[in-house]
Amino acid sequence: MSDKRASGRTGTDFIRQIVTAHMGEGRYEGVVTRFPPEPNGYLHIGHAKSLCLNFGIAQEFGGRCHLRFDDTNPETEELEYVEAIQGDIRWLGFDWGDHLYFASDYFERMYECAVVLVRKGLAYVDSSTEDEIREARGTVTEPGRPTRYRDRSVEENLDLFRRMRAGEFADGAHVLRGRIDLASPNMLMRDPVFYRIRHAHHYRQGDAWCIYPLYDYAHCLEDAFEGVTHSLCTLEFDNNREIYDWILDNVGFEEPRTHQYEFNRLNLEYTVVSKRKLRPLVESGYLAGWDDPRMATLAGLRRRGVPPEAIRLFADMVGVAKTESWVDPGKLEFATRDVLNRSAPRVMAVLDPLKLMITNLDEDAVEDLEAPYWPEDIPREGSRTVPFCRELLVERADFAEDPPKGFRRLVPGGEVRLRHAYVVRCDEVVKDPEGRVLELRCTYDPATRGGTSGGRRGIGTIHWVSARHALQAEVRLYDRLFSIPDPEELPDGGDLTDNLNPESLVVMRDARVEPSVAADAADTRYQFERTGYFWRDPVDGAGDALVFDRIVTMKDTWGRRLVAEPGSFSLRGGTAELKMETHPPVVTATGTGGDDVSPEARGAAQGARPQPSRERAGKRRADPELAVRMQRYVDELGLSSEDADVLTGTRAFSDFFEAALAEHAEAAVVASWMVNDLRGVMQGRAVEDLPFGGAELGRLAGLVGAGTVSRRAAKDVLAEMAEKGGDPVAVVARLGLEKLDDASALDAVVREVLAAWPEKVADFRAGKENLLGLFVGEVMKATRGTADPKAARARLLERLRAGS
RNA sequence: UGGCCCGUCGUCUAAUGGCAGGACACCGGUCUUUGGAACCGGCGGUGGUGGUUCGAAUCCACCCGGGCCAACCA
Repeated sequence: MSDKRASGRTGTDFIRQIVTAHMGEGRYEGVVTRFPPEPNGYLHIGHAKSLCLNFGIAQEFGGRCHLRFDDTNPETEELEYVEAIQGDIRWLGFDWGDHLYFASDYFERMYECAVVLVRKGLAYVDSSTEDEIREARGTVTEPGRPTRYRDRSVEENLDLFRRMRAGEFADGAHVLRGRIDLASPNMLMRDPVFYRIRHAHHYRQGDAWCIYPLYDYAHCLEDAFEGVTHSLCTLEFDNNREIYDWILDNVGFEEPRTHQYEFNRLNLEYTVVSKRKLRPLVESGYLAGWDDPRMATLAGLRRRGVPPEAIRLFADMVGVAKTESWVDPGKLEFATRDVLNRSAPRVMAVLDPLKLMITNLDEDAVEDLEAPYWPEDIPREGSRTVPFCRELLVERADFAEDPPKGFRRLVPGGEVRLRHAYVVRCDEVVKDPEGRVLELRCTYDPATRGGTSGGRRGIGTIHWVSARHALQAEVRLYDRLFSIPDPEELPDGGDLTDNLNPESLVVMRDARVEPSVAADAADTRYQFERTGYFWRDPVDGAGDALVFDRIVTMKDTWGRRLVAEPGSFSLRGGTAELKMETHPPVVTATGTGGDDVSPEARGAAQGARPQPSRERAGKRRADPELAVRMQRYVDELGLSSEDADVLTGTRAFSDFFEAALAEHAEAAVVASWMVNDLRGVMQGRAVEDLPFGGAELGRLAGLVGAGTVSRRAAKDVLAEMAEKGGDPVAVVARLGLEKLDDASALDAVVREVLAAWPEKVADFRAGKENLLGLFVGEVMKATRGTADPKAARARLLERLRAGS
C-alpha cells in the first residue's frame, strides 16, 4: 500500500481533513473505508454521494474501500438486491476488488463478542416483553427503570444466551441487552438491545441462526473486524456514535481502531427516495418500476441515460459538510449537460412534425448533405450525411403565424436557416378548414448551401428531417416527478400523489429522427439539436422499435423569457419550471417552518439579557457554596454576572479560578482568561483533567500584565500548556516567546511584510483599508506572535501612509 | 420538554483569529450555422445580542431558528 496520495481531486471537506491529519501523524497504516448497504432495496442518488465519498477517499489516499452488505435482518433482505446493488456500484464506476463482505458471515464472531460482554457483566438477557422494555426505557425527559431481569447472574445470562442461540425459545421470549445506563440522556445508551430471537430464514445463512444482532451492536464490530479506519455515515447516526465506541472499547478493540464520522446526506428537491413512500407509485403502475427514468434511483438514472460521470461530478459539486442540505436538481442537470455536451454527437430529430414543402425543388431530387456531428467548439471529428429533398418536416413550435417579440424562427414571409442545409423563405401557409396549420410552402435559396447565410444577418436556425427518409420514433419527454420542492410536505389529509407533476412524462408518438441513427450503437447518447439530450430506452427501445428517452433538456434561455410572456410556448423547457413561475412553491403548509421570525420574537430576542444557563443554575442550587461565590464575584470582584455564572458552573472550575486569582489579583483579567480562552483549549475535558492548575494560569496572566509576553503569544503558551502542561515561565522560555520590544527589529519586519505584498499594499493605498488586518497578521506570524500588535499596527500605518 | 448536531449569497460549499472566495441559479453583454457551448460582467451572504481581542464567520455567553434521538429497523 502506498502512502502517497493518488493524484487527482483532493477535496478539503472536514472528513478529508481528518483523514489527512490521521495519515500525517501515521495513526493508521492505510485508509480503509466501507460502503455498507442493507440489501433490502435499490440504491439511489443519496447513496451515490456516499459511494463517491467512501470510494473517493480510498482512491485519493491510496487505501481501499470495502463493499459490505449489512445483512443482519433476515426479514427484509434478499439476494436480488445484493446483485442489483453490485451492478449499480460498478455502473457508477467503483471497484471494491476482493473486498466484498457480508455482515452475516461474522455472526459467529459477533456471538463470541457478546459472550465477552456477558462475562464482563456488561450484557444481560432480558425476558421482558417488547412493550415492557419500551415502557421501562423512559422518555427523553424521564430516566428509564430497570426491568426485573437486569441483575441476573453472569452464569444465568450465559446459559440463557446459549439457549437462545440453540433455538430453545420462541421469537420475542428473550433479548440480549447491553447493561449500560438507564438514565443516560442519550436514549440509545439505555440498555440497547443487541440480539433478538427470530426464527426466520436468512437468504445467506439459511436456518443456521435464530438470533440476529441489531444495527448498533453489529455495525461497529463489522467495521472493526475488517480493519476499517474511517466509518462514514450520515448525520442521523450522530447519537449512535456513543454506543459504537462503547461496544468496541468494551469488547476490547484498542487504538488505533475504527471511528465513526457523520456527514450530511443529500436531499434533492422535487424528489423522494423513500422506498416506503415510492412503493405505491410503483405498484399502482404510475411508475414503470424502480428503474423508471423519473426515479432518483441509480437504476432509474441509468435507464434515463444520465452518464455515471455526471453523477460523480454532481457529488463533487454538492460537497460534504455537516449542515442539512437541500440541493436543487438543476445542479444534477448542469452536471449531466456538462458531460453530455462533450460526449454526445449531434443529430436532428423532430418531435412534433409539421410539413414543410420546398416548392422550388423537384419532387424526386435528393441531395446528401454532409453534417458534422460536433459543433466547432467541441474538438472532435466525424460527420454523417443527411438527405435534403422537397418534402421536409420541421418542429411545429418553430413556426408562428403571430410570433411573440424576439421570435427568431419561421413566420409567414420570413426566412430561416435549415441547420446544415439552406435558407428558406415561407411563402404560404396551408391550413385545414378548422384553421390548423397543415403545411408550410417555402422556397430555398441555392446560394446558401451548407447553411451559409448568403449575407443575411440575425437569421434564426431550425432543425429538420426529410419526410421521406426520416425514421419514425417514440420520444419520451421526462420531467421532474413532483411539482413542489419538498414532496413529502403534504397538504392536510393529502398523500404523495397530490404533489405529482402531471407532466412528468409526455410521450411524442410520432417523432421523426434523421436516418443516420439507424447505423449507431444502441447505447449512443445524442444531442437532438436544439431539443435536448436523448438515448434509446434500454428496455422498450432495445429491439427494432425506436424509443428515445430525454435525458435532460437543453438549457433554455428563450423558454425562460417566454414565461414572462403568456401565450407563448417553448420546445425545450420543463413544464415544472413553468409551474414554478405560476405557482410559487409552498414551503410549509403550517407556516411554522420558514426562516422568518415574527417581529415580536425578533424584538424579544434583541432585548433578551444573557440568562444563566439552566445547568449551571442547577449546580448552584445543589451546592450553596457555589451560589455564595457567584454573588461574591459580582459584588466584591466586580465581575459581570455572565462571567460569574460561568465561573461558578462547577466547584472545580471555581476552585481553579480562585487558585489563579491567588497568583494574579486582577479578577477581571483572570476571569476573562478563564471564560474566553481556557474553555477553548479544554477540548471537552474537565478543568481538573488539565495538565496544569489555576496557579499556572494566574502566572500566565501575570506575565502578560507585566509585559513579558504579548497576549497573542500567551494564547499559544496556553495551548502548549493545555497539551503538555508546564509552568508558563518555562514554556515561554522554551518556546522563545518573550515579547519583541526592539522598535527597529519590529520596523524591519514591517518592511519585509510590505515588500512581500506589493499588490495588497497598492490596494490598501487605493482605499481598501481592511487589508490592514492582513498586514498585522503577517507581522504577527513573522514574529510568532511576539510583536505588540498595537505597535505593529501603528508602524504599518505609518509606512503605508508615507508611501502614498 | 432532556441530550446531541447544525446555522455563511436564493441553493450547495470554502475561509481552521488576519483579503468573506468558488459553483449552481438568476440578470446583462460578446460570440455563434444549436435561443446550445464558450467567454466577459453583474446581482447577492456570515441568524440575533453582548463579550474577549489590535483584529471575530471563526473564540466565550445568552437568545432565536432548523435537524436527530424514546424499533426486538438500518
